[in-house]
Amino acid sequence: MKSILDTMAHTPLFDGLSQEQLARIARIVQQKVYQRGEAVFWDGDAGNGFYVVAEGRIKIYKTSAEGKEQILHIYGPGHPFGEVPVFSGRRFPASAQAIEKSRLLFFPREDFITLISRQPSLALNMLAVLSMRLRQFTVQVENLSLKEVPARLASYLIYLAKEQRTPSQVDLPISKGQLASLLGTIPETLSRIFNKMSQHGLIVVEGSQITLQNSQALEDLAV
Amino acid sequence: MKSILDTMAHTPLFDGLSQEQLARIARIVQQKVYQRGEAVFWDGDAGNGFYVVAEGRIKIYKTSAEGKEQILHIYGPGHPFGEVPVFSGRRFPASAQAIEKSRLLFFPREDFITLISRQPSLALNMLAVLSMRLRQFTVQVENLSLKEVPARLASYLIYLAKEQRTPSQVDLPISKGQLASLLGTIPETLSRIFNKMSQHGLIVVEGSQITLQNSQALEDLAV
DNA sequence: CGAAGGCATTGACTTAGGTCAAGACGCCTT
DNA sequence: AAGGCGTCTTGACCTAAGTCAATGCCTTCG
Repeated sequence: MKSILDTMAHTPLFDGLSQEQLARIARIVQQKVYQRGEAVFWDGDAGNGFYVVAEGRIKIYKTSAEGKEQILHIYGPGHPFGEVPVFSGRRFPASAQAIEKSRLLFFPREDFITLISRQPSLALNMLAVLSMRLRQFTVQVENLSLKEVPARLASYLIYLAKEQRTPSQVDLPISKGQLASLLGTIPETLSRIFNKMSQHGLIVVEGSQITLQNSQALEDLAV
Repeated sequence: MKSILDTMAHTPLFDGLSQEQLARIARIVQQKVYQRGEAVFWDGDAGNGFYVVAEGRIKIYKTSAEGKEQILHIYGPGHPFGEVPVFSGRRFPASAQAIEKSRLLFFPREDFITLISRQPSLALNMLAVLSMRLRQFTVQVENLSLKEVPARLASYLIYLAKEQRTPSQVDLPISKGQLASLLGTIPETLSRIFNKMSQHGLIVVEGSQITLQNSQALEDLAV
C-alpha cells in the first residue's frame, strides 16, 4: 500500500511542490477506507473538506426523484473530488459512492485554505483542476444534448482506447449498467446499441472486453 | 458608462480587494465593445485571457455538427467568463457571442496569473467562481438527463422569479428561440409547452412577460 | 405605406429511446 | 452440483419530443 506522500506525489494537484511542501500538506491529511457500495457523501451534505482517491474508484452522481441516476464522473487514483463546497461555501452538488473498495485521502477545508493562501502554485494547480473539470462538463452537456446515444457510446469507446493506450481493444472499467448511467441512458438501450454495433462489424463484445474492429467508422459515428 | 474600476467593484471576483489592489488590476485590463451577434471567441480558439461583462449580455454555447446549438450560460454585468484556458492551458471549450451590444473587460492571461500569485484572496475568489460554475453544470446535466422539458421550463421560470425578485411575474431575458436552446430543446416544443401550461392555468404568457398563476404547481412540475 | 425578414405558433407525422415483462447467463455460496 | 442472486439481453409496446411545412405576426426599413 502506497504512503500518503507517495499518493500525493502522483497527483497532478500537487505537481511542482517541493518534498518539504508536500510533507507539510501531508500533515493535515486524514485517510479513510470505503467498502464497495459505501457512500462517501450525499448530494446536499455540508462539506468540510475534499478528497483525493489513493486506491479504488469513486463515482460522482445525481439522482432524480424517481430514482434514476446520472453519473457525472468516475475517478480513480490521483483524482481529487468534492472540492466545490471548499471554495463555494455551498453544499455538495452531487453524491459520491465507492464503486469498489477504496482508500481516500481527506483534506480538511480550513487547513487547506490556509495552505493555498501561502502557496500560490497550489492555488494555480487547484484552478487548473477545476478548469479541466469545467471543460469536461461542457463535453458532457454537449453529449447529452446534441448527440444521440450511439454517438455517445462511440465517443466513450474511443476515449477509453486512448486512455488505455490500446487502439483496438478496450476493457470497460465499469459494469454495463453503470455505463448506461454515465452515458445518460438505460441498460436496455445500451445493450441494443452494443448489439447493433456488433452486427455492423464496428466492434466485438465479449463481456467487458470490447474489440474495436473499425475505428474509423466509430470516429464517424461519434462526430 | 461605468468606469473600469466601478465595474470591477461590482464583480464578486474582486470582492474583498482594496482600492489600491483594484487599481493595480485595472491597469492590466483592456476594454472592448461587441455588437449584437458578434462573436467573442469560438470553441477551439486559443485563449490568452478571460473576460468580465461590463454591459450587455453574452451567451456561451456549443454547436453540433448539424448546426444545433446548446446554450451553456448567459452572462450579464459582473460575470467573468472564458477563464478555463487561462488555468488549464487548453483551448476554449465552447463559443461566446454577444446577444446584445456589450462592453467587456479583458484580462490578459500572463498578467492575471502574476497578480493571482501575489494575491491569495484573488486566487480564492477565482476558485469560488469556478466552483459555483461547476455547481451550475451539475444542475444542467441533471436537468438534461433526468428531467423532461416541462420540468426544465418550470425550474427556469422559478429561477427567474427568484432572481428578478418578482414572485409571480417574470420577464424572459432572452428570445424564446434562445430559451429553447438553453433548455436543450427546440422552439416548436417550447411553444407547445408554454401553450399547455397556459391551458392548465399555471402561467399567462404575453410576449416575454410571463405571469406565474400557480407557483406551487410549477414547483411540483419542476420536481 | 407596403414589402421583407425574423420570430413564434400550429398541425401532421416520425422516431429515438424509454417502460414493462420475461428470460438467459454467469458466478458465488453452501 | 444445486440453488439463487445480480447483471445482461430480448421482445413488444408506448410516448416525449424532434422534423417538416405552412402560416401568422411584428418590427424595421426603404
